[in-house]
Amino acid sequence: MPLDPRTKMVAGAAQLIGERGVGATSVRELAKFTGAPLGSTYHYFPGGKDQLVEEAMVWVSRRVEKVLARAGEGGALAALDAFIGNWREFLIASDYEASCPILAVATEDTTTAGPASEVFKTWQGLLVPVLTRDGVPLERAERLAWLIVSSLEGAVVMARSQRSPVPLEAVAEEIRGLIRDAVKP
Amino acid sequence: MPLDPRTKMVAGAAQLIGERGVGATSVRELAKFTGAPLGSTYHYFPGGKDQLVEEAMVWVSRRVEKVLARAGEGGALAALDAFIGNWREFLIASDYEASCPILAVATEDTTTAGPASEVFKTWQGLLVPVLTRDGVPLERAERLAWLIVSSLEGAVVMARSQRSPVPLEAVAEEIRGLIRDAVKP
DNA sequence: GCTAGACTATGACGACTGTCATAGTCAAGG
DNA sequence: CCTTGACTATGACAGTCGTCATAGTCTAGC
Repeated sequence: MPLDPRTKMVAGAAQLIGERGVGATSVRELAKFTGAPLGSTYHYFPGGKDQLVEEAMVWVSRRVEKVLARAGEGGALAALDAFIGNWREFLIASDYEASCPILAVATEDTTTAGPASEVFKTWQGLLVPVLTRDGVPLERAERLAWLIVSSLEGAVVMARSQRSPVPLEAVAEEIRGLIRDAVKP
Repeated sequence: MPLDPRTKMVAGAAQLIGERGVGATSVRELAKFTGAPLGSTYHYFPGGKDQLVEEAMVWVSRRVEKVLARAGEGGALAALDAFIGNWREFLIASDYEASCPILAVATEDTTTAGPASEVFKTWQGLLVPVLTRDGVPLERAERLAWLIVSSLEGAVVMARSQRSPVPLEAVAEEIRGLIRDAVKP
């Protein structure tokens, strides 16, 4: 299904931000990239670039939340694998040229850094009940959830930086083992 | 010891890049920030902004490498604690307003992204022998080293983003346990 | 067919960017 | 004293940025 021009711009913003960061993503380039006229930008997004960035983050976050919620029903390991798979596909699809747009926003000090921080907290918060439901004590679940989000966000940067799946797969395997041990006994 | 103006600019660049990213760090601001005249920038750094960014990365990397090399003699857990401590102090010193400058460079798509990737590989490569020396099989050591670098780089972003030590300490504790188990038996 | 509203096209604005040239200051060495 | 070289001060350059105003086009509903 072909996206309407508006969401095409939102998706394009997410992609470009993941590839070059928000500061290096200009609305002119984004317009050209998505085949939309520059003038349309401020028609669709009267809030300007900030609104565009924020919507791009929401767009990415919703995707991940959906993946997490769906796989979470299958238990902690399933949720973890889905989370890992999400980033693996993400990296492959961009040929290791993009990292997480949320992380890009969070790294640069923009007015949209607040929302970025909420996205991370949301992801971590979604993982906690999945872990406790599998028998992990709450306090440990909180920690493990931060570890999962942190290590995978970090691993995506490493993998992109090395232009190789190795760092991501290394992190994936180790985290998988850790969660397995935390869940089983 | 008061730093000479040149290294003051390098250190200042590292700080500003960690706080706002390289794109949002202008040489004018950097000059003002370090009390140096704008004209001096291209006297000290004829390679322009790129050279400045690269030297800032080297400066940060050298520090971490020193910490890692020194603590590495005390074994894997000591090296890990030193690595963690490095980032904890880093966050506290900036009042949770800075994240790793190397990661900032790596996420933006600049001409200096290559060196950034080497820094990460260097850190990972330094951890591997420390782990094997403590009895961890090479293949696993490679993976664990990536996990340590990835998770801590990620945790620094999380902690800064949440403006709280919680994510970093959570990751630190879990990784510590994992390394302990990998080393002992 | 005509009108209202959604969208496009174009071009401008002020502010900022990296970069550099030029002229000035100043301390060390002969 | 006077010259040389390191450093500073100032200001300009071409380009890009986000933003927006204005005018034009197109399409749905009457």
